[in-house]
Amino acid sequence: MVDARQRCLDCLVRDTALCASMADDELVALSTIGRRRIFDSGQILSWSGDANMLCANVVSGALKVTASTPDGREQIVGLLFPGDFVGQPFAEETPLTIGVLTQSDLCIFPRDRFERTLGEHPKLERVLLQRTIASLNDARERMLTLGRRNAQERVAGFLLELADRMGVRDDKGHVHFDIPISRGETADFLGLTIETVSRQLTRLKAAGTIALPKAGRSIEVLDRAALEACASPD
Amino acid sequence: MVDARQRCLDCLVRDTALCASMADDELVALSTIGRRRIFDSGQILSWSGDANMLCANVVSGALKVTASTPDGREQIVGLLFPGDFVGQPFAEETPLTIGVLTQSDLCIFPRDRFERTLGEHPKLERVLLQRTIASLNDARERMLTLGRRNAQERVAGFLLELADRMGVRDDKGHVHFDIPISRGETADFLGLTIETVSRQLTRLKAAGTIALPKAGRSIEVLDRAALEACASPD
DNA sequence: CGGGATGTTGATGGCAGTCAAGCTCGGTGG
DNA sequence: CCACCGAGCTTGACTGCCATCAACATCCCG
Repeated sequence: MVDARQRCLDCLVRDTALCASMADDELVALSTIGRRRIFDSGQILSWSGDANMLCANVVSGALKVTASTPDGREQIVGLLFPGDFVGQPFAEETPLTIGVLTQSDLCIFPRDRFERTLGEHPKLERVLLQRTIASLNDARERMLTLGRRNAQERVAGFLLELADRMGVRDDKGHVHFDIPISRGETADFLGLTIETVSRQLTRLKAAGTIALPKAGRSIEVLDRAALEACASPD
Repeated sequence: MVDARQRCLDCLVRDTALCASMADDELVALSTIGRRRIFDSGQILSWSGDANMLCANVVSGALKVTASTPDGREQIVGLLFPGDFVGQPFAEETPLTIGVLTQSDLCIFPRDRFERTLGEHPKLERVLLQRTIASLNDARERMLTLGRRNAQERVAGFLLELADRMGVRDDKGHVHFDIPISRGETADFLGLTIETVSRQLTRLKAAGTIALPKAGRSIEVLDRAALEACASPD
């Protein structure tokens, strides 16, 4: 038990996951029900419609939450990174499919026990509520993109988000980053096709707005102002 | 004070709004901070970016939550009906615009006092969390529509939702209802244009799937199976 | 090196947006 | 009572964006 608690204190996401809402001595409540487990890229954590058994914190890696039509069209409705919460408390079925994008380390809680812990720790429930509200705002912002923005705006906006979230500045002041998902996944995220995403990227490259150093996923932002103009032409 | 509590007990949405989570004798907490107010069609409750002062329950009427681009394109990201909760606890700014579709009666709480009440009534906070999760699921389902479905599927799916939510069956077994929003609002909801929505409706009418009794907003579903086939062609 | 996965580029077509005209209906006032 | 008006809706003609289909390039691992 002491070991479990210590493992939590040393956890990579101790201060960014839901656990951040709990004092060191409260952590026992979560640490005793949490189990760490590694999932490989490509695995499906749970299918839409499955019995809903698990909740979890992402410790490392990346996951996607997808909705899809019966005939196989797919829309990525959320991406999950370290510190994010996975799962649906209070639902008997998982409404969405959760897939693993890159090998991920999850801290898993059985749903029923997680719900009980939620009831016993108001601060935990409060933080979950705030995160859920944030996810809702995020989803609604993306509804605007999916319903009303054209391909250029979608791709440019996507690059700006990534630049802000995970970009690093080089010695010339240019921001560099890697797109963390494949072209196909990017297309599913933006509601476009692979080809359209690709064309928009080469278009931005041709305009001198970005560079694609290693071809593929790495991006260098050469002219942020131009990129912003593409993302929301006033 | 007693009057306020009695007013709550008599409230139209006593059993459907957040208040349903509270016992009669707890209601005082909300009834003392709630103020009823009527808003007229077309009014804007709060603009995106405004200081976020209010939370409320919808007692009657209908509201829309919209996101929009700087150049004026608009996407309706949520519709609110009696019993629904309006507003964003814990945010200093309202991220979205809330507009009044038809004259509405709201039970308004100052945000700070509502948040305090939330902390003092775990059951209330629990229900708000569950509703927020439901809204998130709803938003994600609509992201699939906006990103991946064509005009026919969007319109047919929209009609099916309305039929289930507010349709009444006539003596011939056909479901009737009125579309509660204008063509323009329907278009903003579905991520289409007015013309496209109109064309899809006449198309469904020509196919004998629906009838448009009074021209305009009233709908009669003649062939539900056909409508379902349009909504998700397998 | 070879082969499969991933990404790019090109040619073409269709769906939905745009622009414009006409229709319907309720309301208003002469 | 009817003519008029305007908002909301429909219909038509046309355009353009993005999806589709197909070929090719590139990367990555054995």
